[in-house]
Amino acid sequence: MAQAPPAEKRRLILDAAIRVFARQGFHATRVSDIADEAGVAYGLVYHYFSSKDEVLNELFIERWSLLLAAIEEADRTGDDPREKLGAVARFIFDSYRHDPELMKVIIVEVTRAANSFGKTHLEEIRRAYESIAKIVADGQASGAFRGDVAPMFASMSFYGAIEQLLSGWIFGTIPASDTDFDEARDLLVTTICDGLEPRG
Amino acid sequence: MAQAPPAEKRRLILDAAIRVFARQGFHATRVSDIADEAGVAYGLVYHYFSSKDEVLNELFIERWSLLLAAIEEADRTGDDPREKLGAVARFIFDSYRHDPELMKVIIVEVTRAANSFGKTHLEEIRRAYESIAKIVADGQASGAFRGDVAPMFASMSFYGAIEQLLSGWIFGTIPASDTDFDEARDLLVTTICDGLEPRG
DNA sequence: TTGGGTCGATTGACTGGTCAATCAACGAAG
DNA sequence: CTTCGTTGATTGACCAGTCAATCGACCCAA
Repeated sequence: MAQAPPAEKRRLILDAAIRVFARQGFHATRVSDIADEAGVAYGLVYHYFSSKDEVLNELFIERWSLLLAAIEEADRTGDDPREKLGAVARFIFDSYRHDPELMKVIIVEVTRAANSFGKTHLEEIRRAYESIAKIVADGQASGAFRGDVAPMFASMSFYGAIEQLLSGWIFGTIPASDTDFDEARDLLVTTICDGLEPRG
Repeated sequence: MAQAPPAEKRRLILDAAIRVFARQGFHATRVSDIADEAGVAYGLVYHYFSSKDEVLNELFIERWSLLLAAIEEADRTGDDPREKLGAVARFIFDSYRHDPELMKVIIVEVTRAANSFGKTHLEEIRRAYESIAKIVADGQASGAFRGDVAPMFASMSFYGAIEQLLSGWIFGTIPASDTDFDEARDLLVTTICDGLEPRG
């Protein structure tokens, strides 16, 4: 077997894990499934990762840090809160479009698995909610949003709605088509933001 | 040992399972944990249920059928869609207030566990989304809601937002107090419905 | 009234299979 | 000949589900 640079094998394993986790779910996949999918010996997984959990950890952290960065970027560069929230939604929807399997794993096995895996990452997850809440709070301060909705509620409703829609596509509850896709995102952002506007 | 009517022991086991599932999560609880919590022998669990899965099944179906009934009741007796959606939200929030442990189990182990347990109940879960979507569609037909939002999107956003808020309380992401509670529900319904109103 | 027979409820030790993690050995490269 | 990536058989723990045995309520016949 060619002795590829270590980093490549590691990546190979991570990418294989994405596919297998997405297909079977974390609990139902054996470490040997990951190794087989990567075309690598069982033991090698343990050479690069200390446990099966750590593989998922790595995948989550890798992706979630991008989301956190994207939210802060949106906050920094956007003009009004509506535009900022739109950018956040766009990043999440695009993440799904770009790598649906990875997003499925993140959402199903971490973000929504608050009792098992999510527990470990509650802090990072909360950080995302809080960054979004900050966008809402600023919008309230500037008068763009009404002030009687707690920013954290608005944030979690916003994120929860997005995740629910993605879940709908992931599990076929909503039929998927590209047109639906961007349209749905715009409608979601529009609806929520309209709802957050000051009452006339 | 007093020979209580069979139904009571069965109930005892179900109630114990709620507590243990809520505390440790479904995967992490052994059948012996349920039996211990119920103060009953290991084997008795298998006398009343064919498997550990069936215990969770029973809990889910028991509760979800109430939700389905409540949504249809809200649709039948409500005047305008805003009131109907308010009634749906009230039922869900009240379910949580009345039995937080059961709701935690339903949400965490079934509704959001779309890869493991939710898979079995996808159909029942979807039925709830569709009933809510019908309320939205009727609202659009009557002119109370704007027509450019697909009812199913609105429904899933609405439900996703509610579930995310409940998850926030369940896992302490949002600090809980009774005042917050009813207020949050009203704000959620108001915000979403305002967002769904026709643009002026 | 008593003895014994039936049947469902109840018990918990045990089994079989699964799988995460270990580890001793191999081989390529320098 | 040392280092380190790589291999895969083996181990040890864990746990769902089984099953043979016991218990207690109730009935009926002597």
